[in-house]
Amino acid sequence: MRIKRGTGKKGVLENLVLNERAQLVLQSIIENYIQSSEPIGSRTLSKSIAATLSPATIRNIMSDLAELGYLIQTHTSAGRVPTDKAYRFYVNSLSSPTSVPEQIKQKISLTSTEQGLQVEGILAEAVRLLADLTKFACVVSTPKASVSRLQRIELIKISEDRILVILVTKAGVVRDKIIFVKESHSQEFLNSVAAFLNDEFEDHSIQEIREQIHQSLVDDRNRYHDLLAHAVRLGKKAFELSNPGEMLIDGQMNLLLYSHFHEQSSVRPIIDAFDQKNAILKILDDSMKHKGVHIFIGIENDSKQLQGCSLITAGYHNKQNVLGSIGVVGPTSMDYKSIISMVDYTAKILSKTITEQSYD
Amino acid sequence: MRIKRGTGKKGVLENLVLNERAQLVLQSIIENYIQSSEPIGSRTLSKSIAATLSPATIRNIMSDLAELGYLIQTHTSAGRVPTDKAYRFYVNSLSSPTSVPEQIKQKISLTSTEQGLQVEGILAEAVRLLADLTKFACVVSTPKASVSRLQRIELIKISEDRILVILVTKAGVVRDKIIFVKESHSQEFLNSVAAFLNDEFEDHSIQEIREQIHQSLVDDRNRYHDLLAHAVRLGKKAFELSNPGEMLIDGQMNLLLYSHFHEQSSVRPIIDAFDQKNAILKILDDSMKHKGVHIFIGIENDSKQLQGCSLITAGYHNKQNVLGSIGVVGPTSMDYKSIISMVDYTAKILSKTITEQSYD
DNA sequence: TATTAGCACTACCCCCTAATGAGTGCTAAT
DNA sequence: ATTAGCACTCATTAGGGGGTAGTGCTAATA
Repeated sequence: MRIKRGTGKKGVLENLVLNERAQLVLQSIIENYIQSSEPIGSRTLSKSIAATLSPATIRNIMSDLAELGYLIQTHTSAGRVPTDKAYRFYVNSLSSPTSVPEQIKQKISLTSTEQGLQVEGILAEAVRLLADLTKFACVVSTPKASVSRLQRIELIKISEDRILVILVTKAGVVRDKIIFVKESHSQEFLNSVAAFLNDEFEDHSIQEIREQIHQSLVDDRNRYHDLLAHAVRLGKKAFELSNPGEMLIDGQMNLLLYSHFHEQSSVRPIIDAFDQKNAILKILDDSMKHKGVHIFIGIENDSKQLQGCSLITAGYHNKQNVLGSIGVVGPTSMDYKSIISMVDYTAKILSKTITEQSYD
Repeated sequence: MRIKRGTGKKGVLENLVLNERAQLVLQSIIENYIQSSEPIGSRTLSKSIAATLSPATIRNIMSDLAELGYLIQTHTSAGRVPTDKAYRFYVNSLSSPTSVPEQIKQKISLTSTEQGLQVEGILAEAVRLLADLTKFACVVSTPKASVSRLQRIELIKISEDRILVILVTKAGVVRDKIIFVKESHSQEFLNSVAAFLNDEFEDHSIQEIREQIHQSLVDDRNRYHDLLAHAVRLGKKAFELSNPGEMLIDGQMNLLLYSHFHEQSSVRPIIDAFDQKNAILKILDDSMKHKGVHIFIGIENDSKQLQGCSLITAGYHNKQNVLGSIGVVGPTSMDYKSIISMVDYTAKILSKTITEQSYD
């Protein structure tokens, strides 16, 4: 036990403060491992980085770090591999300027605005960009309808019992779905209903609208006003939760290429992760709640399937609201330093682009 | 040269008709190879299938088939592997009932209709279904706007210089895009323009509309009618080619799993294929032009990148038009018999679902 | 004449072994 | 407190032999 000088042999494990040298060694191991994906031995480390220390000393330090749970050995006479705990330490210790190299910054740009693309198009471009940059699989959650404010609603009759509802939000999202009705309405009537709903609810958040319509249903004053009653009834259906939240994925192909370089085992967890789209979506959702970049390393994930990989996410927003988040799903041994800065920067550019694109 | 009896030694290679026995052997080799992905030798073949023939005889036949370009050897003392030409022969010789097993038929069903999903949702479900069935990567092209007929157009003002155009086609596709205008229009004015366009063009194909608008622009009678002139000018922008044709992809993850079983080399061509989305899209596009299942085997593909894999595609349609096609991208050694039938059947179900969903 | 048996030959694959090398822990010397 | 040295472990690699599945050719056979 060499971690804390002047400490008795007992109770050291509880003291999680690493001395400076131990931190340096741990950091070196992690960075080496991230690059090589191979267990790091004391000899290599002594040569490559901390040349001031002899292999034996490093061995001692490594032994301590292993005992503290920062390192493990795949087998007796192999080098050490960082644990999730080590990555967490590493990430936390990163001084957070996380600047993106200028040459990469220039690659990060979204051209969609010029083409009059909708939000989904911008998101698709952003997630593709991030995938190209990071060479991992990337995800982005589409804006939640409920927080976004109504720009316009259209009702289009497509058959006697079906109406196409088109919802446009201020965030620039166009959603459409079909609702089924028992009685047939003329297109003119639907136009009036839509006009009424637009007058009444423009600029309200979808969530608000739902609540107000719910109240109106309880309130029986409307019962005698035909248009109003229908508007409320159709509106209820129209504003009902349409999609349970979706996400776009890109760069899965990167995993294939990645698996050619590294042994397949390290890709497997990521494949499994994508079988659990809901779990990923949940993480994206949760990470919207707080600002900045969020990092979920292996074991830290609630979902069992995600415990073999790490996620780096960051929210994107328009002028008013956080709309969703964009992120990377990769192996726990990813290059956190650069990936974090890329996710951060991409999210910022995405926010900027979407803000410009927003309808207000 | 034992292919054609009674033929002189010269000129046999030009005679591409295989005798019955050679056909049988070739077929057996192909089917074996599709299953095992390993070179097939005369001995194995003699045991497994054509038990009436001795290995030596089979060797002679194989030698002929190799000379005719149906088989190749990876190295001197290895078994034979079918060439693309062999697969083409095999596919052509398949008697075409291609019935899908009843138990698989039951899996092939699309539930989207009940949920009031739009066409894109149905397509997404179909391509996912096909990917699950075939265990390969699958693609589907979205309906081309131009062939489809207009159900309704909406113009929504979102800022002084931007208008959101929403196009609904009879096929059930909702497309939206933003157009930029120099002069500001009020929403009321846009409504009138939209109403005019709807009156004028409902039920016309987008292509037709484009042409008529183009004529109107040349025709100068409109010049003095303000609404008309604006309608034509806005309409021109609104109906302009919006998206260059898109496609949905699913099942890329299957390739990862696939690469765990087979050696990686056979997956590589498929990865490369997906770098060439345009080439795939072109094939999907071309294959819309004729009915039925289309098969593109390796070398037959124009695009170099696609020459390492095979595509099986089939068009889907609504009551009036072929809208797009759905297909599988896989290794040239795929199980054509079952994949073809699955693609065929899925396309039919997809057509049925979309027809029911169409707005007329 | 077509088919088959037999034979010599080839090349991959699998298994075993030995050597190598990178790693460890421990102990004693600095 | 650090380091040099040593014995030990274990994965990886290279080499060699035997087995196997394949080929082509030729001669015998039906």
